[in-house]
Amino acid sequence: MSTQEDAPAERRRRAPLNRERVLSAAVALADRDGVESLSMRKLANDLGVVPMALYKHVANKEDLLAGMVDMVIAEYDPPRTNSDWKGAIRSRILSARRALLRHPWSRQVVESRKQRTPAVLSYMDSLSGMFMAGGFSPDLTHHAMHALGYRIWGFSPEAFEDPDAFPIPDDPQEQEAMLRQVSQVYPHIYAIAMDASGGDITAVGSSCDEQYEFEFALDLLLDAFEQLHAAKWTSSER
Amino acid sequence: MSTQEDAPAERRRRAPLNRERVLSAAVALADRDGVESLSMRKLANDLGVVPMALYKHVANKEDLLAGMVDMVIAEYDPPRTNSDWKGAIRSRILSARRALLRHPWSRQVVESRKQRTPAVLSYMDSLSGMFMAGGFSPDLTHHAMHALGYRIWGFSPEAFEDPDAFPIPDDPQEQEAMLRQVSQVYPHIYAIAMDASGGDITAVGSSCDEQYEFEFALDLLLDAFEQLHAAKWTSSER
DNA sequence: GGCAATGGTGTACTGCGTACACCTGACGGG
DNA sequence: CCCGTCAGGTGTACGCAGTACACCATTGCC
Repeated sequence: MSTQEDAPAERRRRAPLNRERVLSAAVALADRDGVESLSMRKLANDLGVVPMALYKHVANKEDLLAGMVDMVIAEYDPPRTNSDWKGAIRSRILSARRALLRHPWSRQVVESRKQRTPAVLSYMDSLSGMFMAGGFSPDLTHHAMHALGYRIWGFSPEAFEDPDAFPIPDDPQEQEAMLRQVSQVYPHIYAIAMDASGGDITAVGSSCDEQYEFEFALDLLLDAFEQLHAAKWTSSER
Repeated sequence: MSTQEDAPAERRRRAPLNRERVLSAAVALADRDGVESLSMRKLANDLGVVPMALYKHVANKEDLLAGMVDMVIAEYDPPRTNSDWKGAIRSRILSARRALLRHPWSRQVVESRKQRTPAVLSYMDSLSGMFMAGGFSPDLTHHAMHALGYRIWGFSPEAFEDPDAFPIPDDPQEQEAMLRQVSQVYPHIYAIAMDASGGDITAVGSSCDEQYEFEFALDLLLDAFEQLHAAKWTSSER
């Protein structure tokens, strides 16, 4: 967002595109409209350019998406070095989460990516290094990284997040009928929802504090790793 | 795969389609060719029918995919009732994993689904019920379910799974050069890979035992839940 | 001043999901 | 037996994707 304020009038000879400007525009577009409406054509349009021009700077859409993920990774805070492994890893991952929340689309892009870019590998290497700096064996580090999974990218790996899974009708009578039905068909989910919302029916939909859930699971895992490390765990079979 | 062996000759008056046959054909197609090449047109073609005919049986492609997930869920073993909560949950989830491995595409479909179908809710309800039958509070059950995340569907939530992340050249000289480079740029990943493969360079690519990783993380979580339960944990903030 | 490289253009192709109007053949009531 | 209904299959068409390929314009170097 620097040198493109000349937009409508006399925009001949605008600064030439480059990979970075393409990626930034893509990130901006996805931030604004969501990744599902990011197309090469729309992106080109945003840049005042014809679609095929983009292909001089990115190999294809896959490459574009990979580059966008790299831009998000570039926003992560650098690792803290002045603390124990657990605090350092925890705060690095929470920083990844903050970046992810600034770019909500990145979750689904990370999920769909297959190729590891250097930036991705770098981050994974750095995180592994933080475990090892805490005295973890390569073996335990390896399994810890796998166990964290998507969580190293700052999101909880959960399916079916539609907030309208249980649409709450306005009419109180329908509401009650719906609840009675749910309580019969999905009694345990009902119990959880009631418990989580403190019985306030209208709050059921939004009763999950995602940040709390994330930190809960993260800390659970880090604590478990700590115990295994203290117990000098090694993977049994070999 | 029952009543469609009449294919080329005189196929007038084939048995009419129904939702189930459409879904089965879709599952078969995805098993065969992968979900990325599942299109309404190809599916219709497999069924000897024109694309628009499918829309008499599924609302749209989203609905088709949701139905396919339901078919996979239908393959899960029923819950074991004759064991402790941990064993029962463990074996139910491993059964989900077996179904998932039979239908490798379902992983990415589950990841992309937003709407919870009744079958999905049912499974989640049943799993929650197994925790509660083990004496878990709704509160702890809730957080345990979130912490498990995608793992309840039988897969490890990990990004960037491309097996060719580090293509191993055939030429031993290039191989060594590549390894030296990796060891410098990603020293910790290098250490892990070496450790996991026991130093056998050519085995580095395939050195992750996914099933072991899955069970490792699953057991880690279940054990952690058990400890929290024993300690009468409740979510602090409320 | 000519020439190669760099980067933007225009046109076109294939494949997708699906809207909409239409046809067809089976069935049930008069 | 005829006729209306209707479930289910058809045909055509639209808009939107990603991107191959041939082309042109600008620039900087010899």
